[in-house]
Amino acid sequence: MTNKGQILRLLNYKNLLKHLQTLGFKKVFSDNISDTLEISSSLVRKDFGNFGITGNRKGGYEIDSILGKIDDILGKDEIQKVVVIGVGRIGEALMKYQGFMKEGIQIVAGFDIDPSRINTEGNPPVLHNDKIADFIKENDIKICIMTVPQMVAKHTVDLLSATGIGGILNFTPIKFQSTAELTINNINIVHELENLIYVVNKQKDKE
Amino acid sequence: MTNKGQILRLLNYKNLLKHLQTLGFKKVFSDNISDTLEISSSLVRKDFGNFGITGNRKGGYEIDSILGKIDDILGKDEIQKVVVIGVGRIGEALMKYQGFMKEGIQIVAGFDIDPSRINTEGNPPVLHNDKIADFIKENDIKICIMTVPQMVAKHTVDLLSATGIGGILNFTPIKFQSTAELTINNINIVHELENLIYVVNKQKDKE
DNA sequence: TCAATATTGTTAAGTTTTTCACATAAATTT
DNA sequence: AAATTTATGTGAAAAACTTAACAATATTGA
Repeated sequence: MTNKGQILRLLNYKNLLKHLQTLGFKKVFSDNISDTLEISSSLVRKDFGNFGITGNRKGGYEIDSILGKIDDILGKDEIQKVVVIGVGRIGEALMKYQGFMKEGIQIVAGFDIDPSRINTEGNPPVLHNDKIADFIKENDIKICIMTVPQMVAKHTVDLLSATGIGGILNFTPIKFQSTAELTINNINIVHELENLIYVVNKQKDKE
Repeated sequence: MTNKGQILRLLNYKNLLKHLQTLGFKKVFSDNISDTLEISSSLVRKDFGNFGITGNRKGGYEIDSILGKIDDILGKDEIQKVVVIGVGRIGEALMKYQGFMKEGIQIVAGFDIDPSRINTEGNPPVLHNDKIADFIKENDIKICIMTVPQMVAKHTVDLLSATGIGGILNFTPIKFQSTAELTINNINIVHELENLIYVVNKQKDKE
């Protein structure tokens, strides 16, 4: 079974290999990858093995071939359409973030309850919340980013769950559990910052 | 040794306990916590033990007391001053995000190279990049959030490193390694989304 | 007061993840 | 063409993390 760590490592391999590719490299060794990403070379080989990525003994791995395999694993054959629920500052920033496109992710719409934020002619458009269910069904949306205020997070998850959506990337500070039908991954920026503060303060204490 | 997972769990305990506190609860049992957070009760007790949080056999844990201890562990006695490097859409959204304050985190300034974004009278102010080093030293800043474009990420880390800052929360897609002097935690939103897409697609395949 | 009960604290067991170590195989050199 | 070198692929070992189990003990109720 693959776990979250393995997939995130695979994405790191992909980033590194694409970089090496632009530099003109054709081949890579597990040792090169392990040096840059600071993990052991045997973990790189084990990951590759688990994902069915093979190399040549003595010859290393062919970068083009691995990148193709990784895209196969990640299912990058079709563009992934994603919607943003809650177009506050963070939601708007993510809607307009340019980094998704080159990974085959397209933000196709935002939704908000505040009429002043609605802009049906925008690119992507911002529609009213009461269009969420229809839009998700009509456009076969499987993934959304949730950036609503904490107070309405629970209600929003219930609403989304009822639409049959498959995954929510949750930026609210409320931590939600996944179910068999709906995967919810939580990103808590405040916790990430608090964790960093803790580590830095501990480091200072040791000195 | 404490690791990242333990601290993030501690923050989750804190959130839950604060919620229970507002509901009027005085005591909590490890079972209550484990049910809500979907981890085993023995892990809760083990975490508490590791952090020196003790309860009463049969009586459970006193919420007020645990919350005090957690704040001690996290060093919440003084306000943490944080700066934002790179005031694009995401940087600006984080600068104005209201959720940091109640955790004792204050964004005291933003920095950018683009003159049109500079606003020395803002609250918090946005200053020019060439003031970063002086500001960090004069105000004893230990932590920053980095939301610059990918192209200047490496250069920015070098610049920050030279100021003697202790921690960077890095939102650029470049993954940086920590050193003994500088802790860098990486949040890659695109990877988080790609991982979610992978999981949801796999789930669908199984059906 | 004493027995019954419920929950912590902690050790042992179990599980997952990572690393080690080396046999195997391709490439290079002699 | 044989020997040597250098990576992969992988099974075993180690480390890290989580859960189970239960003894110790505080509380409740008879």
